[in-house]
Amino acid sequence: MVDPSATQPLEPKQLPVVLDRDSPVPLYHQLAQAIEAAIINGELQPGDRLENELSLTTRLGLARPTARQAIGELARKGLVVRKRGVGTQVLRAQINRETKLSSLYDDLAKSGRHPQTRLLSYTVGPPDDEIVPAANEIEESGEYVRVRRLRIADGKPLAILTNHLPATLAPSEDELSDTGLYAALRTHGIRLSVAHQRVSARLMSAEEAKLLGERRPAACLTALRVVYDDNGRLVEVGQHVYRASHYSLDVSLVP
Amino acid sequence: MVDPSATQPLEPKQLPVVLDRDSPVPLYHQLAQAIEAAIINGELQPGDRLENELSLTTRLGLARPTARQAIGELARKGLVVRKRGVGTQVLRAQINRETKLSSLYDDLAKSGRHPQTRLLSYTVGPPDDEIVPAANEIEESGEYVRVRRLRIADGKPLAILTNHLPATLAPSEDELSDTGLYAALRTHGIRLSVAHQRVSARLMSAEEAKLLGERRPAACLTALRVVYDDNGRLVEVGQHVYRASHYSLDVSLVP
DNA sequence: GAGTGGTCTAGACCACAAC
DNA sequence: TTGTGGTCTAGACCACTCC
Repeated sequence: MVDPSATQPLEPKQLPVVLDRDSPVPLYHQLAQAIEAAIINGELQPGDRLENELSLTTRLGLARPTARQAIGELARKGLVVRKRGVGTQVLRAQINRETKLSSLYDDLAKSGRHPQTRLLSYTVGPPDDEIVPAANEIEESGEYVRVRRLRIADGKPLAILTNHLPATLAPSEDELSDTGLYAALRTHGIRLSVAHQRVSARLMSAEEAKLLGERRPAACLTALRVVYDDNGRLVEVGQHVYRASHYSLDVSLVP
Repeated sequence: MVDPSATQPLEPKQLPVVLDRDSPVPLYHQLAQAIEAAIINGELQPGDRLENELSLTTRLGLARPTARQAIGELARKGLVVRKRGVGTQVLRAQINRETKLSSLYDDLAKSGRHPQTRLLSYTVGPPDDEIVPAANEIEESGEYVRVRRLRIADGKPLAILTNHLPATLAPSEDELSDTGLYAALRTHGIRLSVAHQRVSARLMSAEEAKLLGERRPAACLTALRVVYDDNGRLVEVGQHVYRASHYSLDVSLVP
Protein backbone atom coordinates (compact mmCIF):
# COMPACT_ATOMS: atom_id res chain seq x y z
CA MET A 1 0.00 0.00 0.00
CA VAL A 2 1.72 3.12 -1.21
CA ASP A 3 0.32 6.51 -0.50
CA PRO A 4 1.56 8.81 -3.27
CA SER A 5 0.80 11.87 -1.21
CA ALA A 6 3.09 10.74 1.59
CA THR A 7 5.97 13.11 2.10
CA GLN A 8 9.19 11.55 0.93
CA PRO A 9 11.39 14.58 0.90
CA LEU A 10 14.54 12.74 1.79
CA GLU A 11 14.14 9.71 -0.41
CA PRO A 12 17.38 9.69 -2.37
CA LYS A 13 17.16 8.80 -6.03
CA GLN A 14 18.56 5.51 -7.16
CA LEU A 15 20.52 6.34 -10.25
CA PRO A 16 20.51 3.73 -13.03
CA VAL A 17 24.25 3.27 -12.99
CA VAL A 18 25.76 0.77 -15.41
CA LEU A 19 29.23 -0.47 -14.57
CA ASP A 20 31.45 -2.30 -17.01
CA ARG A 21 33.74 -4.55 -15.07
CA ASP A 22 35.75 -5.43 -18.17
CA SER A 23 36.54 -1.83 -18.96
CA PRO A 24 40.04 -0.56 -18.25
CA VAL A 25 38.38 2.45 -16.63
CA PRO A 26 38.38 1.96 -12.86
CA LEU A 27 35.02 1.20 -11.32
CA TYR A 28 35.23 4.16 -8.97
CA HIS A 29 35.73 6.47 -11.89
CA GLN A 30 32.87 4.96 -13.85
CA LEU A 31 30.63 5.53 -10.85
CA ALA A 32 31.87 9.07 -10.31
CA GLN A 33 31.20 9.95 -13.92
CA ALA A 34 27.73 8.45 -13.81
CA ILE A 35 26.84 10.58 -10.80
CA GLU A 36 28.47 13.66 -12.28
CA ALA A 37 26.48 13.18 -15.48
CA ALA A 38 23.27 13.00 -13.46
CA ILE A 39 24.19 16.25 -11.73
CA ILE A 40 25.03 18.02 -14.97
CA ASN A 41 21.94 16.93 -16.85
CA GLY A 42 19.75 17.93 -13.93
CA GLU A 43 18.61 14.48 -12.86
CA LEU A 44 20.16 15.31 -9.52
CA GLN A 45 19.37 18.85 -8.44
CA PRO A 46 21.37 20.99 -6.03
CA GLY A 47 20.24 20.05 -2.54
CA ASP A 48 19.24 16.51 -3.48
CA ARG A 49 20.62 13.75 -1.35
CA LEU A 50 22.75 11.09 -2.93
CA GLU A 51 21.95 7.45 -2.35
CA ASN A 52 23.90 6.49 0.73
CA GLU A 53 27.16 4.60 0.50
CA LEU A 54 25.90 1.31 1.88
CA SER A 55 22.96 1.22 -0.47
CA LEU A 56 25.18 2.04 -3.41
CA THR A 57 27.60 -0.73 -2.60
CA THR A 58 25.02 -3.45 -2.15
CA ARG A 59 22.99 -2.36 -5.15
CA LEU A 60 25.98 -2.16 -7.49
CA GLY A 61 27.93 -5.02 -5.96
CA LEU A 62 30.86 -2.89 -4.93
CA ALA A 63 32.97 -2.74 -1.82
CA ARG A 64 32.51 0.38 0.23
CA PRO A 65 35.96 1.90 -0.30
CA THR A 66 35.34 1.75 -4.04
CA ALA A 67 32.11 3.69 -3.74
CA ARG A 68 33.74 6.09 -1.32
CA GLN A 69 36.54 6.75 -3.76
CA ALA A 70 33.98 7.69 -6.39
CA ILE A 71 32.14 10.09 -4.11
CA GLY A 72 35.42 11.48 -2.83
CA GLU A 73 36.35 12.40 -6.39
CA LEU A 74 33.17 14.44 -6.71
CA ALA A 75 33.65 16.03 -3.31
CA ARG A 76 37.13 17.24 -4.26
CA LYS A 77 35.66 18.80 -7.36
CA GLY A 78 33.18 20.69 -5.20
CA LEU A 79 30.16 19.06 -6.82
CA VAL A 80 29.01 17.35 -3.66
CA VAL A 81 29.27 17.73 0.12
CA ARG A 82 29.55 14.88 2.58
CA LYS A 83 28.24 15.33 6.09
CA ARG A 84 28.78 12.72 8.72
CA GLY A 85 25.54 11.49 10.21
CA VAL A 86 23.54 13.20 7.49
CA GLY A 87 24.47 12.07 4.05
CA THR A 88 25.86 13.39 0.83
CA GLN A 89 24.21 16.28 -0.95
CA VAL A 90 24.55 17.77 -4.38
CA LEU A 91 26.01 21.24 -4.14
CA ARG A 92 25.96 22.81 -7.55
CA ALA A 93 25.07 22.02 -11.09
CA GLN A 94 28.01 24.15 -12.12
CA ILE A 95 29.85 23.20 -15.22
CA ASN A 96 33.10 23.56 -13.45
CA ARG A 97 35.90 24.97 -15.56
CA GLU A 98 38.29 23.54 -13.09
CA THR A 99 41.83 24.53 -12.36
CA LYS A 100 43.93 22.12 -14.25
CA LEU A 101 47.23 21.96 -15.98
CA SER A 102 46.46 22.74 -19.57
CA SER A 103 47.62 25.18 -22.13
CA LEU A 104 45.76 28.24 -23.18
CA TYR A 105 45.62 26.70 -26.64
CA ASP A 106 43.81 23.60 -25.38
CA ASP A 107 41.45 25.72 -23.29
CA LEU A 108 40.47 27.84 -26.22
CA ALA A 109 40.10 24.93 -28.59
CA LYS A 110 37.84 23.10 -26.14
CA SER A 111 35.62 26.11 -25.61
CA GLY A 112 34.94 26.22 -29.33
CA ARG A 113 37.03 29.25 -30.17
CA HIS A 114 39.63 29.30 -32.89
CA PRO A 115 43.10 29.71 -31.48
CA GLN A 116 45.90 30.87 -33.71
CA THR A 117 49.51 31.46 -32.93
CA ARG A 118 51.98 33.90 -34.38
CA LEU A 119 55.59 33.11 -33.63
CA LEU A 120 57.31 36.35 -32.68
CA SER A 121 60.76 35.00 -31.95
CA TYR A 122 62.64 31.78 -31.35
CA THR A 123 66.15 32.05 -30.02
CA VAL A 124 68.67 29.73 -28.41
CA GLY A 125 71.19 30.74 -25.84
CA PRO A 126 72.27 30.69 -22.21
CA PRO A 127 69.61 31.18 -19.56
CA ASP A 128 68.02 34.55 -19.73
CA ASP A 129 68.02 36.92 -16.79
CA GLU A 130 64.29 37.24 -17.16
CA ILE A 131 63.62 33.76 -15.88
CA VAL A 132 65.96 33.78 -12.93
CA PRO A 133 63.53 35.31 -10.43
CA ALA A 134 61.13 32.47 -11.09
CA ALA A 135 63.34 29.45 -10.98
CA ASN A 136 66.35 29.23 -8.76
CA GLU A 137 67.04 25.71 -9.91
CA ILE A 138 68.04 26.75 -13.42
CA GLU A 139 71.02 24.88 -14.80
CA GLU A 140 73.41 27.71 -15.52
CA SER A 141 75.36 25.55 -17.89
CA GLY A 142 72.69 24.40 -20.31
CA GLU A 143 71.32 26.12 -23.34
CA TYR A 144 67.80 27.44 -23.29
CA VAL A 145 65.30 28.12 -26.00
CA ARG A 146 63.33 31.33 -25.65
CA VAL A 147 60.06 31.40 -27.55
CA ARG A 148 57.81 34.38 -27.86
CA ARG A 149 54.37 33.92 -29.35
CA LEU A 150 51.24 35.94 -29.88
CA ARG A 151 48.07 34.00 -29.13
CA ILE A 152 45.02 34.98 -31.11
CA ALA A 153 41.45 33.82 -30.55
CA ASP A 154 38.63 34.50 -33.00
CA GLY A 155 40.87 36.95 -34.78
CA LYS A 156 41.58 39.04 -31.67
CA PRO A 157 44.98 39.10 -30.03
CA LEU A 158 44.67 37.68 -26.54
CA ALA A 159 48.06 37.10 -25.00
CA ILE A 160 51.80 37.32 -25.39
CA LEU A 161 53.42 34.11 -24.26
CA THR A 162 57.11 34.01 -23.51
CA ASN A 163 58.48 30.58 -22.68
CA HIS A 164 61.92 29.37 -21.69
CA LEU A 165 62.71 25.70 -22.11
CA PRO A 166 65.87 23.63 -21.80
CA ALA A 167 67.14 23.26 -25.37
CA THR A 168 67.09 19.47 -25.01
CA LEU A 169 63.33 19.47 -24.55
CA ALA A 170 62.19 22.34 -26.70
CA PRO A 171 59.98 21.67 -29.71
CA SER A 172 61.01 23.06 -33.09
CA GLU A 173 59.68 26.26 -34.58
CA ASP A 174 57.38 24.36 -36.93
CA GLU A 175 55.77 22.33 -34.17
CA LEU A 176 54.99 25.47 -32.22
CA SER A 177 53.15 27.26 -34.97
CA ASP A 178 50.90 24.26 -35.58
CA THR A 179 49.89 23.42 -32.06
CA GLY A 180 50.11 24.38 -28.42
CA LEU A 181 53.33 24.10 -26.48
CA TYR A 182 52.07 21.39 -24.16
CA ALA A 183 50.75 19.25 -26.98
CA ALA A 184 54.16 19.50 -28.63
CA LEU A 185 55.89 18.48 -25.41
CA ARG A 186 53.53 15.53 -25.03
CA THR A 187 54.53 14.17 -28.43
CA HIS A 188 58.13 14.29 -27.19
CA GLY A 189 57.14 11.91 -24.41
CA ILE A 190 57.27 14.53 -21.69
CA ARG A 191 54.68 14.03 -18.98
CA LEU A 192 53.88 17.12 -16.99
CA SER A 193 53.31 16.72 -13.30
CA VAL A 194 52.93 20.03 -11.52
CA ALA A 195 52.97 23.74 -12.16
CA HIS A 196 53.17 26.76 -9.94
CA GLN A 197 51.77 29.99 -11.14
CA ARG A 198 52.02 33.50 -9.77
CA VAL A 199 49.32 35.77 -11.06
CA SER A 200 49.43 39.53 -10.90
CA ALA A 201 48.78 42.59 -13.01
CA ARG A 202 50.56 45.67 -14.30
CA LEU A 203 50.37 48.29 -17.01
CA MET A 204 51.19 47.22 -20.54
CA SER A 205 54.39 48.41 -22.16
CA ALA A 206 54.13 50.24 -25.45
CA GLU A 207 55.19 47.16 -27.37
CA GLU A 208 52.72 44.93 -25.57
CA ALA A 209 49.88 47.33 -26.17
CA LYS A 210 50.69 47.46 -29.85
CA LEU A 211 50.83 43.67 -30.20
CA LEU A 212 47.60 43.22 -28.29
CA GLY A 213 45.75 46.03 -29.98
CA GLU A 214 45.15 48.17 -26.89
CA ARG A 215 45.43 51.90 -26.36
CA ARG A 216 47.64 52.93 -23.50
CA PRO A 217 47.26 53.11 -20.65
CA ALA A 218 45.97 49.57 -20.46
CA ALA A 219 46.14 46.88 -17.83
CA CYS A 220 47.31 43.33 -18.37
CA LEU A 221 47.01 40.18 -16.33
CA THR A 222 50.38 38.52 -15.87
CA ALA A 223 51.25 34.95 -14.99
CA LEU A 224 54.65 33.54 -14.17
CA ARG A 225 54.39 29.80 -14.59
CA VAL A 226 56.96 27.17 -13.65
CA VAL A 227 56.28 23.65 -14.90
CA TYR A 228 57.90 20.35 -13.95
CA ASP A 229 57.68 16.91 -15.49
CA ASP A 230 57.11 13.70 -13.60
CA ASN A 231 60.80 13.34 -12.87
CA GLY A 232 60.86 16.71 -11.20
CA ARG A 233 62.83 18.22 -14.07
CA LEU A 234 62.16 21.85 -14.92
CA VAL A 235 60.33 21.80 -18.23
CA GLU A 236 59.29 25.36 -18.77
CA VAL A 237 59.26 28.83 -17.32
CA GLY A 238 56.56 30.91 -18.89
CA GLN A 239 55.83 34.60 -18.63
CA HIS A 240 52.38 35.27 -19.92
CA VAL A 241 50.82 38.65 -20.53
CA TYR A 242 47.07 38.56 -21.06
CA ARG A 243 44.89 41.27 -22.44
CA ALA A 244 42.87 41.96 -19.31
CA SER A 245 39.94 43.40 -21.22
CA HIS A 246 39.47 40.07 -23.01
CA TYR A 247 40.68 37.46 -20.58
CA SER A 248 40.04 36.21 -17.07
CA LEU A 249 41.17 33.22 -15.10
CA ASP A 250 38.77 30.94 -13.26
CA VAL A 251 39.85 29.32 -10.02
CA SER A 252 37.84 27.02 -7.77
CA LEU A 253 38.74 26.62 -4.14
CA VAL A 254 37.85 24.02 -1.55
CA PRO A 255 38.79 24.22 2.12
CA MET B 1 78.49 -8.99 5.80
CA VAL B 2 77.77 -5.51 4.64
CA ASP B 3 79.95 -3.79 2.15
CA PRO B 4 79.69 -0.06 2.84
CA SER B 5 81.10 0.76 -0.59
CA ALA B 6 78.32 -1.11 -2.32
CA THR B 7 76.24 1.20 -4.47
CA GLN B 8 72.90 1.74 -2.83
CA PRO B 9 71.71 4.66 -4.88
CA LEU B 10 68.10 3.70 -4.73
CA GLU B 11 67.89 2.74 -1.09
CA PRO B 12 64.95 4.76 0.13
CA LYS B 13 65.27 6.38 3.52
CA GLN B 14 63.29 4.94 6.36
CA LEU B 15 61.77 7.91 8.08
CA PRO B 16 61.46 7.69 11.86
CA VAL B 17 57.72 8.14 11.85
CA VAL B 18 55.90 8.11 15.16
CA LEU B 19 52.19 7.40 15.04
CA ASP B 20 49.81 8.03 17.90
CA ARG B 21 46.96 5.60 17.61
CA ASP B 22 45.04 7.32 20.41
CA SER B 23 45.09 10.67 18.70
CA PRO B 24 41.92 11.92 17.09
CA VAL B 25 44.06 12.81 14.09
CA PRO B 26 43.68 10.08 11.47
CA LEU B 27 46.67 7.83 11.01
CA TYR B 28 46.92 8.60 7.30
CA HIS B 29 47.14 12.28 8.08
CA GLN B 30 49.76 11.78 10.76
CA LEU B 31 51.82 9.83 8.26
CA ALA B 32 51.33 12.41 5.51
CA GLN B 33 52.44 15.19 7.82
CA ALA B 34 55.49 13.26 8.94
CA ILE B 35 56.59 12.78 5.34
CA GLU B 36 55.77 16.36 4.42
CA ALA B 37 57.84 17.58 7.36
CA ALA B 38 60.77 15.50 6.17
CA ILE B 39 60.47 17.04 2.71
CA ILE B 40 60.27 20.56 4.03
CA ASN B 41 63.17 20.27 6.42
CA GLY B 42 65.33 18.72 3.73
CA GLU B 43 65.59 15.22 5.13
CA LEU B 44 64.01 14.07 1.92
CA GLN B 45 65.43 15.88 -1.08
CA PRO B 46 63.79 16.39 -4.45
CA GLY B 47 64.41 13.25 -6.47
CA ASP B 48 64.70 10.99 -3.44
CA ARG B 49 62.61 7.90 -3.50
CA LEU B 50 60.08 7.34 -0.76
CA GLU B 51 60.04 4.09 1.14
CA ASN B 52 57.71 1.84 -0.81
CA GLU B 53 54.17 1.26 0.32
CA LEU B 54 54.57 -2.33 1.40
CA SER B 55 57.61 -1.54 3.51
CA LEU B 56 55.83 1.41 5.11
CA THR B 57 52.84 -0.67 6.03
CA THR B 58 54.75 -3.54 7.58
CA ARG B 59 57.18 -1.26 9.39
CA LEU B 60 54.46 0.98 10.83
CA GLY B 61 51.86 -1.72 11.32
CA LEU B 62 49.38 -0.15 8.94
CA ALA B 63 47.13 -1.52 6.27
CA ARG B 64 48.08 -0.59 2.77
CA PRO B 65 45.07 1.61 1.97
CA THR B 66 45.94 3.72 5.00
CA ALA B 67 49.47 4.29 3.79
CA ARG B 68 48.20 4.93 0.27
CA GLN B 69 45.80 7.54 1.55
CA ALA B 70 48.69 9.36 3.18
CA ILE B 71 50.82 9.33 0.05
CA GLY B 72 47.81 10.26 -2.06
CA GLU B 73 47.38 13.37 0.05
CA LEU B 74 50.93 14.43 -0.76
CA ALA B 75 50.54 13.57 -4.43
CA ARG B 76 47.48 15.80 -4.72
CA LYS B 77 49.49 18.61 -3.19
CA GLY B 78 52.13 18.14 -5.85
CA LEU B 79 54.86 17.31 -3.34
CA VAL B 80 55.39 13.80 -4.60
CA VAL B 81 54.92 11.77 -7.80
CA ARG B 82 53.86 8.15 -7.91
CA LYS B 83 54.95 6.01 -10.84
CA ARG B 84 53.69 2.50 -11.28
CA GLY B 85 56.47 -0.02 -11.46
CA VAL B 86 58.98 2.54 -10.26
CA GLY B 87 58.12 4.06 -6.93
CA THR B 88 57.26 7.35 -5.35
CA GLN B 89 59.62 10.29 -5.64
CA VAL B 90 59.86 13.63 -3.95
CA LEU B 91 59.20 16.38 -6.44
CA ARG B 92 59.86 19.68 -4.73
CA ALA B 93 60.83 21.12 -1.41
CA GLN B 94 58.46 23.95 -2.13
CA ILE B 95 56.75 25.58 0.77
CA ASN B 96 53.53 25.41 -1.06
CA ARG B 97 51.22 28.36 -0.44
CA GLU B 98 48.44 26.20 -1.69
CA THR B 99 45.18 27.24 -3.20
CA LYS B 100 42.73 27.04 -0.41
CA LEU B 101 39.65 28.74 0.80
CA SER B 102 40.86 31.32 3.24
CA SER B 103 40.54 35.00 3.69
CA LEU B 104 43.15 37.51 2.84
CA TYR B 105 43.22 38.41 6.51
CA ASP B 106 44.15 34.87 7.53
CA ASP B 107 46.73 34.64 4.77
CA LEU B 108 48.44 37.81 5.89
CA ALA B 109 48.31 36.92 9.56
CA LYS B 110 49.87 33.53 8.88
CA SER B 111 52.68 34.98 6.84
CA GLY B 112 53.67 37.16 9.77
CA ARG B 113 52.41 40.47 8.45
CA HIS B 114 50.14 42.77 10.36
CA PRO B 115 46.77 43.05 8.73
CA GLN B 116 44.49 45.92 9.54
CA THR B 117 41.07 46.73 8.27
CA ARG B 118 39.36 50.04 7.74
CA LEU B 119 35.63 49.84 7.31
CA LEU B 120 34.64 52.13 4.46
CA SER B 121 30.92 51.48 4.41
CA TYR B 122 28.29 49.09 5.72
CA THR B 123 24.83 49.32 4.21
CA VAL B 124 21.72 47.18 4.14
CA GLY B 125 19.28 46.97 1.28
CA PRO B 126 17.99 44.97 -1.65
CA PRO B 127 20.48 43.12 -3.84
CA ASP B 128 22.83 45.41 -5.61
CA ASP B 129 23.17 45.40 -9.37
CA GLU B 130 26.90 45.01 -8.94
CA ILE B 131 26.60 41.42 -7.81
CA VAL B 132 24.12 40.20 -10.38
CA PRO B 133 26.63 39.30 -13.07
CA ALA B 134 28.33 36.95 -10.64
CA ALA B 135 25.49 35.09 -9.07
CA ASN B 136 22.31 34.33 -10.95
CA GLU B 137 20.90 32.50 -7.97
CA ILE B 138 20.46 35.64 -5.89
CA GLU B 139 17.25 35.76 -3.91
CA GLU B 140 15.66 38.90 -5.26
CA SER B 141 13.42 39.17 -2.25
CA GLY B 142 15.91 39.12 0.60
CA GLU B 143 17.88 41.96 2.09
CA TYR B 144 21.61 42.12 1.56
CA VAL B 145 24.42 43.69 3.50
CA ARG B 146 27.07 45.44 1.44
CA VAL B 147 30.39 45.89 3.16
CA ARG B 148 33.30 47.82 1.80
CA ARG B 149 36.64 47.56 3.54
CA LEU B 150 40.19 48.67 2.99
CA ARG B 151 42.74 46.01 3.84
CA ILE B 152 46.11 47.24 5.04
CA ALA B 153 49.26 45.18 5.60
CA ASP B 154 52.32 46.52 7.38
CA GLY B 155 50.87 49.98 7.13
CA LYS B 156 50.45 49.86 3.35
CA PRO B 157 47.02 49.73 1.72
CA LEU B 158 46.71 46.47 -0.19
CA ALA B 159 43.17 45.88 -1.32
CA ILE B 160 39.63 47.17 -1.44
CA LEU B 161 37.20 44.42 -0.53
CA THR B 162 33.54 44.75 -1.37
CA ASN B 163 31.35 41.96 -0.05
CA HIS B 164 27.66 41.25 -0.39
CA LEU B 165 26.03 38.89 2.11
CA PRO B 166 22.47 37.87 2.83
CA ALA B 167 21.43 40.03 5.78
CA THR B 168 20.56 36.94 7.79
CA LEU B 169 24.17 35.77 7.73
CA ALA B 170 26.13 38.99 7.80
CA PRO B 171 28.36 39.79 10.78
CA SER B 172 27.97 43.13 12.52
CA GLU B 173 30.12 46.16 11.87
CA ASP B 174 32.07 45.59 15.06
CA GLU B 175 32.94 42.01 14.25
CA LEU B 176 34.28 43.00 10.86
CA SER B 177 36.70 45.61 12.09
CA ASP B 178 38.22 43.20 14.59
CA THR B 179 38.75 40.19 12.41
CA GLY B 180 38.44 38.76 8.91
CA LEU B 181 35.12 38.12 7.30
CA TYR B 182 35.51 34.37 7.21
CA ALA B 183 36.49 34.13 10.84
CA ALA B 184 33.38 36.12 11.72
CA LEU B 185 31.22 33.79 9.65
CA ARG B 186 32.77 30.78 11.33
CA THR B 187 31.76 32.04 14.76
CA HIS B 188 28.21 32.22 13.41
CA GLY B 189 28.40 28.50 12.73
CA ILE B 190 28.66 28.87 8.99
CA ARG B 191 30.83 26.26 7.37
CA LEU B 192 32.18 27.20 3.96
CA SER B 193 32.35 24.53 1.34
CA VAL B 194 33.34 25.86 -2.05
CA ALA B 195 34.22 29.07 -3.81
CA HIS B 196 34.57 30.09 -7.41
CA GLN B 197 36.79 32.95 -8.29
CA ARG B 198 37.26 34.85 -11.53
CA VAL B 199 40.52 36.74 -11.65
CA SER B 200 41.29 39.52 -14.07
CA ALA B 201 42.82 42.98 -14.19
CA ARG B 202 41.94 46.53 -15.15
CA LEU B 203 42.94 50.12 -14.58
CA MET B 204 42.18 51.61 -11.21
CA SER B 205 39.49 54.24 -10.90
CA ALA B 206 40.45 57.58 -9.39
CA GLU B 207 38.83 56.64 -6.10
CA GLU B 208 40.56 53.27 -5.96
CA ALA B 209 43.93 54.79 -6.71
CA LYS B 210 43.46 57.31 -3.93
CA LEU B 211 42.45 54.68 -1.38
CA LEU B 212 45.32 52.41 -2.36
CA GLY B 213 47.92 55.14 -2.57
CA GLU B 214 48.77 54.75 -6.24
CA ARG B 215 49.34 57.36 -8.94
CA ARG B 216 47.21 56.92 -12.02
CA PRO B 217 47.38 55.26 -14.38
CA ALA B 218 47.78 52.14 -12.26
CA ALA B 219 46.77 48.53 -12.75
CA CYS B 220 44.84 46.44 -10.27
CA LEU B 221 44.21 42.73 -9.96
CA THR B 222 40.51 41.98 -9.58
CA ALA B 223 38.76 38.94 -8.20
CA LEU B 224 35.08 38.18 -8.28
CA ARG B 225 34.46 35.51 -5.67
CA VAL B 226 31.28 33.54 -5.03
CA VAL B 227 31.22 31.45 -1.86
CA TYR B 228 28.80 28.74 -0.74
CA ASP B 229 28.32 27.03 2.59
CA ASP B 230 27.98 23.30 3.12
CA ASN B 231 24.27 23.45 2.46
CA GLY B 232 24.86 25.00 -0.92
CA ARG B 233 23.53 28.36 0.26
CA LEU B 234 25.09 31.46 -1.22
CA VAL B 235 27.13 33.01 1.58
CA GLU B 236 29.01 35.79 -0.07
CA VAL B 237 29.76 37.54 -3.32
CA GLY B 238 33.00 39.44 -3.10
CA GLN B 239 34.54 41.94 -5.48
CA HIS B 240 38.15 42.44 -4.59
CA VAL B 241 40.51 45.00 -6.01
CA TYR B 242 44.16 44.36 -5.23
CA ARG B 243 47.01 46.74 -5.62
CA ALA B 244 48.89 44.91 -8.36
CA SER B 245 52.22 46.46 -7.46
CA HIS B 246 52.03 44.91 -3.99
CA TYR B 247 50.05 41.74 -4.44
CA SER B 248 50.10 38.52 -6.41
CA LEU B 249 48.14 35.33 -6.25
CA ASP B 250 49.78 31.92 -6.16
CA VAL B 251 48.09 28.99 -7.81
CA SER B 252 49.30 25.41 -8.06
CA LEU B 253 48.04 23.14 -10.77
CA VAL B 254 48.10 19.38 -11.16
CA PRO B 255 46.93 17.53 -14.26
C1' DG C 1 61.36 -12.27 -13.10
C1' DA C 2 61.14 -9.01 -9.38
C1' DG C 3 59.40 -4.97 -7.56
C1' DT C 4 56.38 -1.22 -7.77
C1' DG C 5 52.00 1.30 -7.53
C1' DG C 6 46.68 0.77 -9.09
C1' DT C 7 42.52 -1.34 -8.09
C1' DC C 8 39.26 -3.98 -5.49
C1' DT C 9 37.02 -6.93 -1.89
C1' DA C 10 34.67 -7.91 2.64
C1' DG C 11 34.43 -6.98 6.43
C1' DA C 12 35.07 -3.96 11.31
C1' DC C 13 34.45 -0.20 14.71
C1' DC C 14 33.83 4.69 15.52
C1' DA C 15 31.89 9.67 15.60
C1' DC C 16 28.38 12.52 14.58
C1' DA C 17 23.51 14.12 13.55
C1' DA C 18 18.72 13.54 13.70
C1' DC C 19 14.78 11.80 15.84
C1' DT D 1 18.26 4.63 18.94
C1' DT D 2 19.14 4.67 14.13
C1' DG D 3 21.46 5.94 10.09
C1' DT D 4 25.08 8.31 8.16
C1' DG D 5 29.85 9.09 6.68
C1' DG D 6 35.07 8.54 8.63
C1' DT D 7 38.61 5.44 9.49
C1' DC D 8 41.02 1.14 9.39
C1' DT D 9 42.33 -3.78 8.61
C1' DA D 10 44.08 -7.86 5.88
C1' DG D 11 44.19 -9.56 2.40
C1' DA D 12 43.86 -10.24 -3.30
C1' DC D 13 45.02 -9.69 -8.23
C1' DC D 14 46.59 -6.76 -11.94
C1' DA D 15 49.57 -3.46 -14.91
C1' DC D 16 53.56 -1.40 -15.50
C1' DT D 17 58.77 -0.65 -15.31
C1' DC D 18 63.24 -2.24 -15.06
C1' DC D 19 66.68 -5.70 -15.31
